[in-house]
Amino acid sequence: MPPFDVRFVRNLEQARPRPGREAVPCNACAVRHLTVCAPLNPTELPEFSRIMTRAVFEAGTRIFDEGDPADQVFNVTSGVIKVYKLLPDGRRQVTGFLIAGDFLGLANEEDYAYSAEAVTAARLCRFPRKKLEAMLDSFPAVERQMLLVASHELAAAQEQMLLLGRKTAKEKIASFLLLFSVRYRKRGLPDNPIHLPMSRNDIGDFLGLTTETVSRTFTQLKSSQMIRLLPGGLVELNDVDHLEDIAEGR
Amino acid sequence: MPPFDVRFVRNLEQARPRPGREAVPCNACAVRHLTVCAPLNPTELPEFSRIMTRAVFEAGTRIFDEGDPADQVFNVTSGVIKVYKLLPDGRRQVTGFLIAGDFLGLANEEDYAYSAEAVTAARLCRFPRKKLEAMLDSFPAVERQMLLVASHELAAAQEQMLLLGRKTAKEKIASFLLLFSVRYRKRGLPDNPIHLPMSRNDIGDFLGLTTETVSRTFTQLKSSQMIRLLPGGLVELNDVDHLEDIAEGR
DNA sequence: CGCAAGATTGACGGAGTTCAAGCCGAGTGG
DNA sequence: CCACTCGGCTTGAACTCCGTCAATCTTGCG
Repeated sequence: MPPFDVRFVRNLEQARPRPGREAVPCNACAVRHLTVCAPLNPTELPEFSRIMTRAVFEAGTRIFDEGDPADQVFNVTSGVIKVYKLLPDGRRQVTGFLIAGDFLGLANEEDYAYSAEAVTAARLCRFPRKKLEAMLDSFPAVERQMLLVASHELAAAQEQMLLLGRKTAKEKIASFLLLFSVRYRKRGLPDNPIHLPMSRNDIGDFLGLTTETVSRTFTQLKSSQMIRLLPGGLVELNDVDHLEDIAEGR
Repeated sequence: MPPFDVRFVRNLEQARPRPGREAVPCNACAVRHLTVCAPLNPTELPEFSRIMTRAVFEAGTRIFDEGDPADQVFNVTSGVIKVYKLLPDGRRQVTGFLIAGDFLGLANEEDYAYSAEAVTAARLCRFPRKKLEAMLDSFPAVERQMLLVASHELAAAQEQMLLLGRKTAKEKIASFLLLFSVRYRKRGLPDNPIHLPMSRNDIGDFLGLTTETVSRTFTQLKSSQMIRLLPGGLVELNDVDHLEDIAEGR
């Protein structure tokens, strides 16, 4: 088995260096402190990363589908991934957008309960689930970290339920913009203007709205000078305080 | 400090036997296999349960509020608890109803990110968070179990996002009825007719609907012979297959 | 340049909310 | 034992926000 999945490699150069042959790539990982690998020290990293391979997915490619056997878990190291669930008639709920540092593939059942697809070209560290689980016995700190990560995700999920169940379209969009600004800032990425590479349709499926409503609401926020839409999927937040008031329904 | 919280004890008899003095109550716990205590063997149970106290909450009493220091975690052993978040103007999202076997209080921050209130009289096992965390080093299997529980909650949260963002009122109510039927069955409780002790308002706040819409939709399902509303908050499901079709939008 | 996919805008309709009025049932006190 | 009351539930009528359908505009790309 090759050290990374060539089926999806857009640019092979991006995927070097090869783990287990050259230097451990984790040493240079800019987001390690955010991931489940955070508690590993320099001596532990090589052993831990031996079971890891790296994969690159082109924009628009599926990483896995709901119902697939859940035998891989991932760390996102660059790019944007969307995670979603479908109803039989095609209605879709995007349950999250993952960016560098996020964990993908947490599952307790045999199969994934959701699908994952690359929104932009993305790089991921991939772990065979069985091997990772076996390794957790030797690295209890990683297990602790996974629990922490899961708790964070759970808190985010509850916040999203509040948004989906009780916020208006305008409040949803304002919350969405601030969510991304904060997440980017935590990772040292530009937090204003923010880069939103996903489509209006994806945003709608995340917020429980239609494409049209997302578009109209962006226009509305633009008209009231709250934001500016720049080319390349960039959105400038002109009045963060006011956006926060809107997001909280104040 | 007394072995259980007398402030909320409705009937002191219910709270016996006292942990650490008399027999370990966990031995008789009917839902232990569902809780974080599941992996503990009979010799470990007494040590583990030494840090535990039991509390009884009357219907309608607050267990903790969003923003309170999160220094306790709980296992629900009987009754129904609702967990919710509020917007400044009072809009509410119930993020979950907890029943026997459910875990309450998972938090990574200093403070709870949500409030919890007893819907019916409820009994809980309470653990000081710091002591529990300290104990996890000696009981790695419990930590593993907590991760499992958190994963389950996360999967449920994603399912709920799909419901909130993309389902119609009728689909939401059908999903809600089936959710409770399945959860009751897993615990060996009657799964049809099901007992729904929470108010229409609580159900609405869980499903992202108003009281009126919940009521109207119940009436509608009743008219089409899908359910029967019995006294005492009981709901009889007359055609589970059809309800499942409705719940999935088929 | 020309095309296709996505984004925006408009007009209209409908599912669900809001506001308001009755209804029911459990607890209470005369 | 029964009228009274109060909170929650149900029903009705009007409204509104957002979805639907459709046309146009923009943008990235071969």
